[in-house]
Amino acid sequence: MERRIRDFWEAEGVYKYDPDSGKPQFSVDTPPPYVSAAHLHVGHAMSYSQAEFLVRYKRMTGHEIFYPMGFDDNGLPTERFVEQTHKVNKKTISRADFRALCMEETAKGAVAYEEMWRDLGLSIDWRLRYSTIDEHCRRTSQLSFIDLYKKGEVVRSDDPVLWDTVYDTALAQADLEVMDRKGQLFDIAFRDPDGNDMVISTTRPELIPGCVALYHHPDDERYKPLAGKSASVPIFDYDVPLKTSEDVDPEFGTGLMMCCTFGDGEDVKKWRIDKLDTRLVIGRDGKMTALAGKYEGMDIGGARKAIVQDLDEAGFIRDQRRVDQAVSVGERSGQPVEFAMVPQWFIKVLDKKEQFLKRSAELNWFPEHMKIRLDQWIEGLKYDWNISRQRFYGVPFPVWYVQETGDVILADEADLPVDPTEDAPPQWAQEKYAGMTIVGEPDVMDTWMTSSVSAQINANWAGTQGRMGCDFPLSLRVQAFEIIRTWLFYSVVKSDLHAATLPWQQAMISGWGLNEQGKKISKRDLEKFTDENGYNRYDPHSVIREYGADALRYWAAGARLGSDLRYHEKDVKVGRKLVIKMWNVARLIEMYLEGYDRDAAKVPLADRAVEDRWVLSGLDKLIGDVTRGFEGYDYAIGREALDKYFWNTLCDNYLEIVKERLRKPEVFGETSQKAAQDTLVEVLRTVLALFAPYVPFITEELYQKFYAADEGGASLHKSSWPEKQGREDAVAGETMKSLLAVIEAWRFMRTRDKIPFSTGIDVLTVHLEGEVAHMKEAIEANADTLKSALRARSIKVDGGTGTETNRDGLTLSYTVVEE
RNA sequence: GGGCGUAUAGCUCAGUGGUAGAGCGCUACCUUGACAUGGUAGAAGUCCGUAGUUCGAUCCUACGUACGCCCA
Repeated sequence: MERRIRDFWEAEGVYKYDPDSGKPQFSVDTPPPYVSAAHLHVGHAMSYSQAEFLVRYKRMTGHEIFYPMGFDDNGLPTERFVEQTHKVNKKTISRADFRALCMEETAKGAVAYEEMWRDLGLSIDWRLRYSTIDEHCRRTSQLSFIDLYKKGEVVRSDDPVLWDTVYDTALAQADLEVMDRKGQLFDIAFRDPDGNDMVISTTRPELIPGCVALYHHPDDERYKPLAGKSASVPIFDYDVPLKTSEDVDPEFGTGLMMCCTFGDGEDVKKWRIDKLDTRLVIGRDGKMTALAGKYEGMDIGGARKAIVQDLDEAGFIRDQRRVDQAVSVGERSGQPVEFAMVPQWFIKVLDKKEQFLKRSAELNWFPEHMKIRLDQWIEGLKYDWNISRQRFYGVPFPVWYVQETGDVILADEADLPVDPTEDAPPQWAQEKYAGMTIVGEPDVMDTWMTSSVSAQINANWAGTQGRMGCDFPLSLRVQAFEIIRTWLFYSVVKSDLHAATLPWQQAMISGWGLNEQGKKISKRDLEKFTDENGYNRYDPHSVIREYGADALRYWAAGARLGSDLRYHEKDVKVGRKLVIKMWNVARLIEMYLEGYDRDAAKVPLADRAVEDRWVLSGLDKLIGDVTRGFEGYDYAIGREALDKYFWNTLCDNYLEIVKERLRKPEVFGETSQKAAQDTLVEVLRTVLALFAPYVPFITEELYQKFYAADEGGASLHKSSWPEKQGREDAVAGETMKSLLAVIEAWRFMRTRDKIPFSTGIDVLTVHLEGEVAHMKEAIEANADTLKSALRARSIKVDGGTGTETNRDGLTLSYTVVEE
């Protein structure tokens, strides 16, 4: 069924973006997932579904939808995937071959992804698809660089940069993660000029040969007498100055701090402020440099051990103890980062914290509390954004250097995209620097350089020929919370610098789908739990094959926006149950619609039975609830309200009550039958529309079956969102409360007395006294409702108490129809 | 150490300043002319703890505890 509906949508072009429709535009900046579809799990299906509920809602509320899909194909994850899959690394393979392999895996991944999203029923216009490595994105990305260069916001500098020794590349602050671990803290003695101990505490004794200064707090009386003096570095025997800094905590250890180039961001700061010496003792490869003397060539761990041993033997170690430490590691390599000094391109962000915070405040956050994550990230920024990566697969910098002069040559915008390692510089530059050596920049840009302009890519800011673009800024950004500091932050930076605006009006932040243990679903889960038939409960393809995309989507709608949701296969089964139930409800209605004339005038509301008015009243309220939910970017509210209405109000009660009316016009009258039919037709139509964003397949199927021909509408998903019809009816609600109490009492007794469903009641007497006396009028005035609901021939109301007592204080007595 | 979030039935989660909710699971019954991938009924909770505000707190406030995430 889903396959057929999917083909139908595609044949009809239901989700195609039409720039000329004249409708208000709703554009979505969706997260580009990266390569290798092998890691795809139901958590991904969840977050993409959640965004898509909104898209479908917006489409039905009359918006022209711009819903693209991107693929994040450049960057370290892709490279690493290729390195692992093909057992190569960038040192053993040529740049061109490596890029070719990346492109190949990228293409494979994209096919798998696209198939996945189509299966899931995402209403994407696939013509708007982009890949972050394609020509349009390279052009946009390079244009972004050139624009920022011209504005003076991107600069080349050889400041210390965060360095990943495993992947041999620079990193940005956002590429770091914190790893908590146990470390060894050593108290190590330096010597003042008089030969007295000056003890510092460090977890990194291997950096001692890189020590360039000792620091203490300016008010620390212990060290004031030593001001301006120097200290001697143990084993390495050279002198470093003694300096002061407000940042030193006098309470920590001895109040003396060693500053090396470079142990951490603090060292970098002091190095810059106090113009300290530079002694890089750890190389880009993670090995000790010549400055480390006899330790040269050792890896960090080995050098630490050797240096500690030598310090100990020479009597410089005063104490050592285990401590908890937080180490910055590369997000991809998981290894502690070091520092290196290599000329890199930086985007200046540190001087703009205030203006980014202002942008954060301008953005509409859903849920609201996600804003603080961005604010805190901005406040904690320590480095400008290094956008250079010493990798192969990425967007090249549109830049050449003149060796003789050091001049920077920028590509002409008309030539973009360029690859300076292959393409010649612009003609004017060749003429100007004739006879000199011009070298293309070999580094590639940080992958976020491209991802951060996804809004501009979608809006076709670069003006690529033949590409459709939406308005800028876009309406909505959708993403998970863990990339607020990267994707969201960098996007805000880019739009602020390029256009002095936000990239979108709203940001909707989703949570994660977790496994049963509440942990992130891992690749291991995907491998470990695959059975002999290839079925895996975490694999979206498996789940969709087994239960259908609607069922999986239904599960995804169970999490409040922004919260994580544990995945249990049984919850998908509940979704499957709903789909089947809808199918059966439709079948039932179809059955009772035999001979129904859709064009005939509807029975006026006032002439319909109380249950008709009640179910329509509930429908109006439901429309309000679901709509309110979506307006607040919360789909979970709507699903819950729909569930309740559909199962409880419609299936359990209304349908059960009206069956007899529909079946026996000779008893209840033809108007009564027609009224029930009118009501059912409308209720089903509205319920289908309200459920459409969540379970698009089954709702479309039923719409096509029952309504499409009549309405001349192509697709339910292009039809309009239901609006309240002013049918809310408190009186009917009150009356139905009484009637339902009788019905429930009867169900209770029927179960207790083991009366088969098929057995009708001859006479049912409701005994009313005390608190329930007020029900008399409701019951007498709506006897037909009860007759139909209970299959009773007659209903009587009596005072006193019957013999049969229900817990609600309502008492019934009855005689059954003898067969 | 700082911040954010979460804590409600066996499980996954809604919710409300006034008697506590759903689905799943469990128990019993029912093969009824939509549905056994079903239906009906039932059992099941110290709403994390303590103190405060209030006529009344699961909800508001403060403090604490546990867990998750982010940042040092």
